[in-house]
Amino acid sequence: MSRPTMETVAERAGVSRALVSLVMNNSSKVSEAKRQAVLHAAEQLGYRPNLHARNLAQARTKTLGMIINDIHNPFFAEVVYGVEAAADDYGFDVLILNGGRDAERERRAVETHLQFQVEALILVGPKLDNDDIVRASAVVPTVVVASGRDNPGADTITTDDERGAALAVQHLVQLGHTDIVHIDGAANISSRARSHGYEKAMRSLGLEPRTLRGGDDEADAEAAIVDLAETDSMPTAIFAFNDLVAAGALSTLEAAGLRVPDDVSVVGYDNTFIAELNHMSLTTINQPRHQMGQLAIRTVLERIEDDRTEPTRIDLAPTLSVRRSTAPPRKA
Amino acid sequence: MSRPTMETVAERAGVSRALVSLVMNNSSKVSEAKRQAVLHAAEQLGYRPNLHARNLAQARTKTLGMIINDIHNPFFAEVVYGVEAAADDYGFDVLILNGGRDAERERRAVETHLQFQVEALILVGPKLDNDDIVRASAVVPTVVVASGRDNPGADTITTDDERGAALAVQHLVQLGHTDIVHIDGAANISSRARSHGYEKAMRSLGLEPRTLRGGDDEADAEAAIVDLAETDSMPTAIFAFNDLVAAGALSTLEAAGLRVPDDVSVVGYDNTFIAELNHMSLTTINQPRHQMGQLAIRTVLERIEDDRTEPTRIDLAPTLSVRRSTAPPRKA
DNA sequence: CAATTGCGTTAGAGCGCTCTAAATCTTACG
DNA sequence: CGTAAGATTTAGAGCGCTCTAACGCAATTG
Repeated sequence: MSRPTMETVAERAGVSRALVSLVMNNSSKVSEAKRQAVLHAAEQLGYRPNLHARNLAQARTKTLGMIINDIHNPFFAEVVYGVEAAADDYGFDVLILNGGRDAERERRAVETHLQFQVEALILVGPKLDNDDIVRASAVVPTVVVASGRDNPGADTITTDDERGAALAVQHLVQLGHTDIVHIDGAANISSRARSHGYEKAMRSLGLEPRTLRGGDDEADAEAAIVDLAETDSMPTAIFAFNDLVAAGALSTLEAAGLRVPDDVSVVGYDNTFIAELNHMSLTTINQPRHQMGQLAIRTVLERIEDDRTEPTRIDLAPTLSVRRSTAPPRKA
Repeated sequence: MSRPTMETVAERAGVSRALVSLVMNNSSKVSEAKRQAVLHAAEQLGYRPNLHARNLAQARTKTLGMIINDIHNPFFAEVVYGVEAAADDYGFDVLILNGGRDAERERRAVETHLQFQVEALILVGPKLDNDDIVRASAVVPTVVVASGRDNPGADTITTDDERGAALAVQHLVQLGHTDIVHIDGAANISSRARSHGYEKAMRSLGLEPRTLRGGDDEADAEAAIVDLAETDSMPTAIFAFNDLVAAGALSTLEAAGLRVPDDVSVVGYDNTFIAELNHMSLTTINQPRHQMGQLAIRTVLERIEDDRTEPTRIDLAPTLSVRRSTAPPRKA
């Protein structure tokens, strides 16, 4: 009752095991007659090549290992699609392991991938610290996508957060806003670059930046907004660390009796699913996620197939997606 | 420059290959001295067992293959977490492949998993038709999760959609509503059961059901709502096929100058992330996704380890999550 | 017609690991 | 001190596949 092997197929087709192997790898030097015979026998037996045996024999797997920070997060899903599309093109399988927002789990996932002899590692938004990443990339080509942080020792595909923040500020200023508050991402990895970009952009336009502590969560926006309301220092526009914080801002503002965008404009970051919802309709900063995924594959394949050795560092430009949460300020 | 093998470690530690194998599988019959020697040698060499070789030799992989309908959809993510938690408990690795909402891709994913000799297949919301599923389950134990459809030939873990719809109706009726419209899921798999549950519940409470054609998308709600507004037959409550349709209803209602829940109450389905957003705060029907994932693993392990052969069919009870999109109807 | 060429096919070793059976080493006991 | 019983360790076959080198045979050539 165990599965048929090449041997079984060979017997059935009346040929040697080697010939079956050739057919399975559709080699050109097999007579049409035998090819058909083999194919037919395989079909009948429900034969399926054993990848483990093949990988062992070939000493390569044509498989890439991807670890995603968190399957929950739709931001990463888009990257996955980019990775898969590109990997398909090059005939690689992509095995996905879920990091679960936990460095320890990610570490085990790396280990699992390595034991599976993946030819490269694609880390999407890893929680891993740099040492772990360096260690992994010593074993197998590794690329870090969307980490928002510099990862010396591995190739990286990032997006320019500073520039993204500047886009948000410019958009608001063009609409006529001058009083723009930023709710930051607290300890979040990308927070620093975004805050910095915001502050730089404000100053370069002659405006005074005001940054409040936020987080990465709806609730984190609330405290900040309540504070603004109570101190009677509500700005005409708010630039949030990400879409979720922006969503939190939206509901807290409304609860405080303020209308968006009539009283206050709100800009998010990441262009997630949330921003797209009609009811939210958030103006936000978009990262080219699909492209990031594709570039990750290219980067890693350059190492595998073309033996590139110098590190790659790709930093893409974000773009602005204007929706209904921003408008000119009310004439005072 | 190729990776160290057991042979290498054995030499370094001055023992036989077999002994290294024993240590790697932490067998109890190895002297402490040798164990340390081997571990030390392995550490120094950066040895990592080759899973392919092991799987080949053992003729088993301790690996499960999971295929997710669509990584984008957060509904499935929760199932994944359930699956992973349970698989961890039993010492199985779970390999994830993305179906990408495409039956053909899913078919290839099944093939890949089978070639990897996974010991079971977990299909989460598969697009595959029943024939394909039967074919797969002839090769390896297969469980279908959240398909919303009967899958003879494979084990299934589902949620009782009819009951879920009834919960929604009962909730609205308890609030005092009598004019409740359902926007259905059109060709969607679970649509029939939900509509049916809605209609049955309405009738059993002496109310007249009114079902409009919807879909699975924000935009799909719009036409239905616009129609209600134009024919001046706006109900006091709407039960939508899923949260996304409910979200569409929310924005279209507001655009029409109606307030939720003051003028119209709205109930969604699935308790996705969307429903939780403060700004949405959708009353919705919850499916025990995490539990579904766990049960999937149990089900499949019963086949692997306990040689169960009779099909399992688990149908779980959904629950109601009340939020701010529902309230008593305005007194007319 | 013998020798050469080349295509199609095959034998057999080897990939890194596990596992069974057997070898070796200790320890205990009479 | 000899030997049986345990405790450790090891040799070697085998998992299913690929790959190199070699083989058989028909077609080609001088």
